[in-house]
Amino acid sequence: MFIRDELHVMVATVAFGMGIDKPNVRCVIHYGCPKSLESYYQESGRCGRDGLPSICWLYYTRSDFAKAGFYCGEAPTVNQRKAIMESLMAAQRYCMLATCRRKCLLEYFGEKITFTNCGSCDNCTNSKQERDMSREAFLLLTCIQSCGGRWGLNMPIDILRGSRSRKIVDNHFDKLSLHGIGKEYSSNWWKALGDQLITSGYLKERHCDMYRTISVSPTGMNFLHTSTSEYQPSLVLPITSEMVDEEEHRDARGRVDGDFQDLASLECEGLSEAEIKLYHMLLDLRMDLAKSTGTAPYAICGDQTIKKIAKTRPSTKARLANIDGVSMHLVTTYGDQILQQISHISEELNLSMDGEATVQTAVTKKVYPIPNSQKKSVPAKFEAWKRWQEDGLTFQEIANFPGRAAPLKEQTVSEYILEAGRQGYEVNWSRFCEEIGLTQGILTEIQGAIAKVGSRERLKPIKEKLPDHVSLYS
Amino acid sequence: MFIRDELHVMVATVAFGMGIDKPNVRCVIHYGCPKSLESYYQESGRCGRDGLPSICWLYYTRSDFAKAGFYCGEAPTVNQRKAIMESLMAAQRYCMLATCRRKCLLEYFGEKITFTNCGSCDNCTNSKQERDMSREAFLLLTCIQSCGGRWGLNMPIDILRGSRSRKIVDNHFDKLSLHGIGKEYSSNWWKALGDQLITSGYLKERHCDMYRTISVSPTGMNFLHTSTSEYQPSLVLPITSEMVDEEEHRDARGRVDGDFQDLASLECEGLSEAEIKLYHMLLDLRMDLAKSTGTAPYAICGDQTIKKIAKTRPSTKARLANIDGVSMHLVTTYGDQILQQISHISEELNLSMDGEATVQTAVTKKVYPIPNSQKKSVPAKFEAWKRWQEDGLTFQEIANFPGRAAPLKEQTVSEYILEAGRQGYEVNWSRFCEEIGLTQGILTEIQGAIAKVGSRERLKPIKEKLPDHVSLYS
DNA sequence: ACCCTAATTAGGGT
DNA sequence: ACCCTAATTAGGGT
Repeated sequence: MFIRDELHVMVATVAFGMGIDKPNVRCVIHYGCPKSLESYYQESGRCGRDGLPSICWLYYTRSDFAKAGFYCGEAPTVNQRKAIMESLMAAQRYCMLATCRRKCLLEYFGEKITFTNCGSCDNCTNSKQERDMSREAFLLLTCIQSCGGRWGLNMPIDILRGSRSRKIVDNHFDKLSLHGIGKEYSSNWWKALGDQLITSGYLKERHCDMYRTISVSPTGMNFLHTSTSEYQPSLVLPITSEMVDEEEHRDARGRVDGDFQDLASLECEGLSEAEIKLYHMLLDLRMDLAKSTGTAPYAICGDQTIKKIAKTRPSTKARLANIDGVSMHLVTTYGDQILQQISHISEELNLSMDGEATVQTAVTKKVYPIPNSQKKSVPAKFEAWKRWQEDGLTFQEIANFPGRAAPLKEQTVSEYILEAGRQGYEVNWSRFCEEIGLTQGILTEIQGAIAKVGSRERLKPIKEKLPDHVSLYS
Repeated sequence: MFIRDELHVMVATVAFGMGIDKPNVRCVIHYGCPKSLESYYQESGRCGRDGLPSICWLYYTRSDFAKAGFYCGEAPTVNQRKAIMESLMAAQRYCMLATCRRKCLLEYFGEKITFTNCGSCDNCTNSKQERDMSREAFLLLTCIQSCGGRWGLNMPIDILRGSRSRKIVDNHFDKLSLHGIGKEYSSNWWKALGDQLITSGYLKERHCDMYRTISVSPTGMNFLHTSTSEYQPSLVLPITSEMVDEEEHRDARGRVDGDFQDLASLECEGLSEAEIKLYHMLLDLRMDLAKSTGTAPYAICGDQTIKKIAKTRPSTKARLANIDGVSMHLVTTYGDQILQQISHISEELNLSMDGEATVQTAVTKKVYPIPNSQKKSVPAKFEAWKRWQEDGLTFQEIANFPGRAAPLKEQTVSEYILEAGRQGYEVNWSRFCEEIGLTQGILTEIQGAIAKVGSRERLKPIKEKLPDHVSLYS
């Protein structure tokens, strides 16, 4: 019936689907990590035989991978088990792949491929972002080394996240200086990083029986040897969708504190008496600015933002722009006047400038006195910033600047500049806006995007479509 | 700037957004449960003042609700606290509302409303499904009664789900006959049901300090008095999106067992020797049928399905159709021949008919010997089935049949028939297909839907778009 | 006595 | 020694 086009959807186990040869299949869906790339290739190859556009989905979970050990146990000989394991690992790597899928698949089957982008698989289409993860990689590699290299990924990750579970305490791993240093990422985030480090050869996994142990590879050791806790050579890795999910999830969790805010008094939020005075002066300034430009005060910026400004007391535009809720617009239009007022009043009230922007309310956050947590710009970033701000190069020119193994993405360059700016380096913001193409037209698009997103999808997709510096409050 | 249309998106805390009066705001997003319907009405009323189509999103989490107690503690007098709590509860109810939002809001502000559907809010647009939850409600209400009525929702739910946490063991609640009887639903599913029972007046919540206790209301007691563990009067409730999420989540979790299936041998899957014989006979039959009709064997139905048929050995078309993976098509086209073969071979092999369709592999599932777990059709269902199958009424006629407090939804009626069929009642399937409008055209649409769904959304949306009787395998 | 989330432990696959 | 998920406990809000 399916072959005769009398049925339009066919749902089948892999086992009996073999041998279908229908030219006009438009879509194949795999639910679960395949057992080998051979089978995957054969099965997904069933769609689009007529040459028309077709699509192939592959859904998988981490738990799909965990069954590898068992699956191997079934085979009678050692060599068979090895072969099965290799097939499974290839399929796993394919699932987690961040580069062109077509290239990966064809190369797996021995074809010589010259392109790097097929232009139509998900990884080519979505143009995955990347970021310098040298610090995070350094922490994970160091931690794996520190606990002897005979554990899986979970143990070092739990250590980094500061767990005090029995296993960790029994092994005295809670005494390591690394213990708790990686709290800011979830364990799934670290797992995703671990996977990327395996893929890129910094980590090595060893399977015996159903157990997997992880150790630092020679490449990884080399990275560690050229690193100190203060400085690591840049290590740019793709940001996988798992990492994105985890990071956004964290944002969502952070929100709750801000709720019901209007009930709490200013003292409760940790503003000192002097800071409250400054806050009210800034409210007055906002009012004046609003009057003189004929806009509403709350259109200049929110009370929350002014509170944060009063707490931080930035001395430069870059530091001002770094504050949550401060828009580029605010900085360029009123920046000078605001900064002047801050320095003036701070002097009067004997308040120091450029304080830590403490995170919301009066919650005292434990700060771990570990070197390198307030990391300076790594060379790659600094270089990019220097070339852009001082030498006047474009993002594109910097991205393709000779002397790098692989060219950077332009987006990565622009993020470097942004981060440099956040860290207090001088940045020509109007040139920056121009170069990232932040125009009225784009803002309109964002509005459209918001209207289009469906209710069941919650906020994540909206945040994805908004530029980084826009935050959503209650 | 926002007012002058120089900014297109404005993000603000509730506190300082008051008083904006811009006619052409197209979209307002609330992130978090509002603190009162008054403020919500005012804030959401800021969009669409020019009368053009506008949209208002409201995002909330359960944890938004939990802060109510604290929020109240802040107010100085008892009456103020009462007032605040009432406002909060109204806003909570609005969040969880399953009926028309416009009606709810306008009635809250004292307007007399005659319509039941505004036709444009989410609840009116999505036409929420409903289902008879009498058994589940009976269990929850009984459990709340059994543990004395001075707890919150979590305690009775943990009891139903069979938890052996300290609190439960200390109170000897693990000795209750209800303990563990509600395992098949997640705790969030039960919480959603609890919320619905509060809304519909079967449960009563009492707040003192920051604690909330739940007890059975007079309406609820009445329901219990007219019920036995064998029989409860029908109680149709909306299926909230939280319930849907939970039920689908459960499906996803159930999947894993089926993976790597082709490795496991048939014995491992719990087929007896005789059943394996029957299985092979049915494979032969499938081959014969395929040859005689010129189709491929695997196009008739999958091996997995045949295994299930061999295990269950249905005696009627309804029971056959009830088996996972058996399509309407299969039943109507080959049903007679298959049933004949089953009864013939079963007799030969001395196999009983109409067995339990045990759930996958050899895992022995603990079965709780509690009455009513294999519930018979409740009157509402039976009546609907009788009117449809024997009296020949249409879904619509049955839905609006006089004598009910509120008319049923047609979909509910069709689900009753379907369930009756699953339980072995005779159902005229071709008339059924016709009346639910299951045509080739719809199948085409389903295919389209699959192609359109985005990769990040995983399987849920696909399943939403597929009819109930289609399942996805690995 | 509430609730929710995140951390920890238990259990099962294998 | 692995891993993952679900159950339980701890902690914090309040």
